[in-house]
Amino acid sequence: MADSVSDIFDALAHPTRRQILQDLKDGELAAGAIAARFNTSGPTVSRHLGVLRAAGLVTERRDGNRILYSLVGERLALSVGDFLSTVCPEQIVLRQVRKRSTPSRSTGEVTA
Amino acid sequence: MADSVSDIFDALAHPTRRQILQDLKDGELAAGAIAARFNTSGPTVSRHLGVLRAAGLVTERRDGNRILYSLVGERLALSVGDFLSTVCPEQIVLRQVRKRSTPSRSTGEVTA
DNA sequence: AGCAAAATTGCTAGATTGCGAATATGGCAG
DNA sequence: CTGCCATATTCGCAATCTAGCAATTTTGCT
Repeated sequence: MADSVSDIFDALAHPTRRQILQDLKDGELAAGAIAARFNTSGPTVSRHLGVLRAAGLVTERRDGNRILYSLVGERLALSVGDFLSTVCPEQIVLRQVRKRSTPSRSTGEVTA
Repeated sequence: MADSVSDIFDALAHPTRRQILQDLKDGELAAGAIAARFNTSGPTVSRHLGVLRAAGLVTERRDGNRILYSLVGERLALSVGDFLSTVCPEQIVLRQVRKRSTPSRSTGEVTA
């Protein structure tokens, strides 16, 4: 694994891959079910899933003949949120699991 | 401007462009000063700045002979934070952002 | 074996990145 | 005002990468 941050931002660069992550938000989905949501071919979606898996943003699980993919929201929030916190710390706040070090009780008003 | 979200994530896909955004965190910088921080050539950095400008992540301002770039942190936090809030709303929280309209979980953004 | 689901393997078209050379724009001596 | 340097952006080209599909292979079930 060269640079995990680059892998993650590279994975997020494609609209199809971002849509896949959004589709996985509500629960795991089979590769075929994911591919059926796009008009791209199966192998193309499979490669997108491979990119997401290499970035650690999704995990796979076999269920009989299918492979179910599920989102790894923690990794996404940690990496991207870390970048956002560095570049524009005034506008973003991470809520959970910043490793188990400082809980960082911020007093900012939560508008979302 | 085709799709602003795609432009932004596409701009964030390159390590040099992410580093430029981080360097602009503390204030505006001239194009030459930015280029001096990398071992890439001037024209290449200029193109990266063009990508960032097209995405609306930086603004330029002439100061005599130089062009000073500054970060548009609000746009970055709004777009990326919006995506994070959609995919993993449990782990991220946006602060003091005024979103113009809720994007409302759409199945759009399928176009390649 | 036979079938279905998913991944992998070539392969081509298009986009991105990088550099050097050439082209604007601004400032300043002579 | 002309010439000239400094700064920064375009232009042209080569190398690299990515996205897409068709065809093939692997995997698992019946």
